[in-house]
Amino acid sequence: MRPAPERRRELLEVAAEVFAAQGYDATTVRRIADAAGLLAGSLYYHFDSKESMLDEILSGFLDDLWTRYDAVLATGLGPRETLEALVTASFREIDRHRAAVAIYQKESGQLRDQPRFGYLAEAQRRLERAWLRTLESGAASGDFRTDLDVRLTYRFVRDTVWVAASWYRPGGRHSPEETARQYLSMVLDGVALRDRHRRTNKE
Amino acid sequence: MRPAPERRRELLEVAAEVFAAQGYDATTVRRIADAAGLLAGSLYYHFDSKESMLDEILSGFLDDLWTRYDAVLATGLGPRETLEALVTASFREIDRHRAAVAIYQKESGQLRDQPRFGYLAEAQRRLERAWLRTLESGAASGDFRTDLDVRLTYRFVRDTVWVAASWYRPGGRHSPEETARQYLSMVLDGVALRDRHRRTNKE
Amino acid sequence: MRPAPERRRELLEVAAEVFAAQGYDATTVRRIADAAGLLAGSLYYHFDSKESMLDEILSGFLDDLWTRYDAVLATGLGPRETLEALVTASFREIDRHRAAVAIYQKESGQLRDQPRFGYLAEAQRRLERAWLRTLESGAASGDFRTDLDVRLTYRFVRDTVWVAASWYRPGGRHSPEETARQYLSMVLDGVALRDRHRRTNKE
Amino acid sequence: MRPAPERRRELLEVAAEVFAAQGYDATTVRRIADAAGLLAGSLYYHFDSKESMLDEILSGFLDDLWTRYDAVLATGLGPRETLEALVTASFREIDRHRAAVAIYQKESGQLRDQPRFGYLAEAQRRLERAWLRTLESGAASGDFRTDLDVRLTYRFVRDTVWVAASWYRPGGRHSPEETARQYLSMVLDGVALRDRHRRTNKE
DNA sequence: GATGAATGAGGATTCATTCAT
DNA sequence: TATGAATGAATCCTCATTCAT
Repeated sequence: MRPAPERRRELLEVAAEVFAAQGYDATTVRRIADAAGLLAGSLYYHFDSKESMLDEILSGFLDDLWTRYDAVLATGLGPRETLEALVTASFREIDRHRAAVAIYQKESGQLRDQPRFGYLAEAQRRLERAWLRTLESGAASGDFRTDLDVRLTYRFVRDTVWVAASWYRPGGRHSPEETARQYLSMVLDGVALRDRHRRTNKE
Repeated sequence: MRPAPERRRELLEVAAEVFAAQGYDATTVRRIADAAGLLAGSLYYHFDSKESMLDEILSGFLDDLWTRYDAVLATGLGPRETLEALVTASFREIDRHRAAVAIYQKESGQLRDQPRFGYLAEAQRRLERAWLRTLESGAASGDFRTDLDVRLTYRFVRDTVWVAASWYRPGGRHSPEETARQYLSMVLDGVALRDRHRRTNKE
Repeated sequence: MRPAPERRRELLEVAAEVFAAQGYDATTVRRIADAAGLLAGSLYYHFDSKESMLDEILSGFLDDLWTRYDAVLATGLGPRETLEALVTASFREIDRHRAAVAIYQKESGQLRDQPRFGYLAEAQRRLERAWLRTLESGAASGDFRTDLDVRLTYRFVRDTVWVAASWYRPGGRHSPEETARQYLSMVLDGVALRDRHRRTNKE
Repeated sequence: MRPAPERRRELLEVAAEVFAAQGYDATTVRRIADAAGLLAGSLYYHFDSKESMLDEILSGFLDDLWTRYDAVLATGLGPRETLEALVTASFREIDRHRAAVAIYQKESGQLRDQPRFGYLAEAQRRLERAWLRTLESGAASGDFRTDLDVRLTYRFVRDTVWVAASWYRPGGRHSPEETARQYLSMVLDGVALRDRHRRTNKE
């Protein structure tokens, strides 16, 4: 009794958009149904519950994300290149799954504790491990500064990237790659102009 | 209601903590009351509504924030020093009003549109103006890089700072000033180590 | 513990006014307290409950009314004079207890069934008996028409009088006696102009 | 909500009955639901709120009333015939909408001031205008007495008619037309018997 | 696949009332 | 006498969910 997976995908897209805009709790099933052009009760032909829609949206996003991240991490790039590749992958993900990312950002804190969403905590731990490893090996290799608290740096990079989902608009002025490039430039080199030397190089 | 604004403050602090932890919508009035040690109905002796508690929490935080920001902006510091002072002020604010800041971050997007919370949109505009001016004059003065989209830089700095409220713990390892210092170091100089070697690779 | 009966009377007057204006159910104890210039809880020093205020207002009015009615009925007037005297007494009562009368009109229907307000049903029965007796003996004596359903006539006269409480303003253009005179004139002689003969008599 | 306005009508009828019996404020939504045989929450599938049920009941009644009144007023009858027709129409309306009329009588005073029920005040003004015009032209034409305050007469007739809703029982001893006839007889000619004897006494 | 109608478990809010001070 | 703070029951309303058609 799960035919027409395209319909499900359509509906999930609508739901994700509404969840992202209004917040999960503040979103009523009826609003989703309105936006999708059917009645609230009819959604239950496609989904078990409001929660299962959320579940599907979030796990779909995380599956995609891990596919990309794992690909990057499997390549065996150096720390700096890894960081650049991960950030770029993240912005591509934001471009594809903007709504899901926004939901993840806003809700995962409260969701994490529910058994059903335990995979969110799990994902967070894996993400942290991957990033920390990258940053630490970068510090060891001389790619990254060593005078910074690695955990703080991790949070800095992480937040910097994901918060973008709250304002990024797919199809806007900058492509995900271009946005990634600018972000990386800030994260890696800072916003301050350092010295004549650097200026000269740039020009 | 003259002689006991302390009670209100106590209750608001409890409410802010719960709102921050569970999200405004997911928080029931009963949970706040439980946490404060009275019955749900009794809260209405002190406050008009759940919404008015939220209102008071947010506007109290913003008032405080503007007091600090205005003090900084009135000093007439140079762009870089202004940026440093604003960031430090922000972390101090996070230290004092952690819960309020977390709520602001999570909810202001949806709240902005309600007439009652119009001041949130207003505050955001004022903040953006203040930051943009600082960044632009820093670019003109040679303090900051000129090859970055100022708007992007603004968001980068803004998000970077405020998101900290979601993990910052007052009384933790780092004081707000110390946290600010590290953050500024990252924002201004980047996380990459600058040596001849890396530069060469880039070119 | 029932000192200062003047204070009670003051408060009851305020309460009656508010009950009459807003309806008993829609009136909150707090509104009465506001109007009287004290706090809601303080009313409970003077009265047992909101209901007991209502009780006191209504029974006070009915006691007064019966005093007047009994005086009229004891005089042994003829039916027409009795009717005139009762109507006049009623308008005097409206003049004195406007609020109480309005409350009585609006609420007694629902109150009647509660044991505490059983005296309202009782009073209604006594009133009906007194009026019916008067109307019937008037019909027998040739004072009143005999082609009308007495019960209908009773309701007609009764409603005609008491409904006035909803718009009558003490101290207005007409004195209670003047108002009574006009009402009586309508009730007894009708609003239609009958014939030349009558016209002549009047002039 | 297209295919089942009958359900709405059923429910409104039940609600009107309960409102009339208990008073609007004293009526709980649960009581209406009980009387209608469903759960309280289910009423909200059909109506926005308790208030909107009241609204629909009252405006439905007034629409009907104006249809009848306008038909009468458009006919161009003489003042006395107009008055008779209006009164008869009113009793027919009471027969059809007894509950609504009772509610209107009891609650419109407090409702009038709320913006949502502004049409009640409006209706009252229109009613007053229609009646006053009729009474005045009747006084001018010699149909009605000229020694009475027209406003008082208006109130007399109005109250006399509408208060009947509080005791009238559809399907009772008298048809609406019969009740109207008797009422008109009293209003127009009075309850006193006019003979030489009484007249002499008076003079 | 979808509708229309209902369920039932809350949730915010109101309010009469109490009571220590 | 009055206040300030609280209680607790009741009320209106919302909303995810169900199910016969």
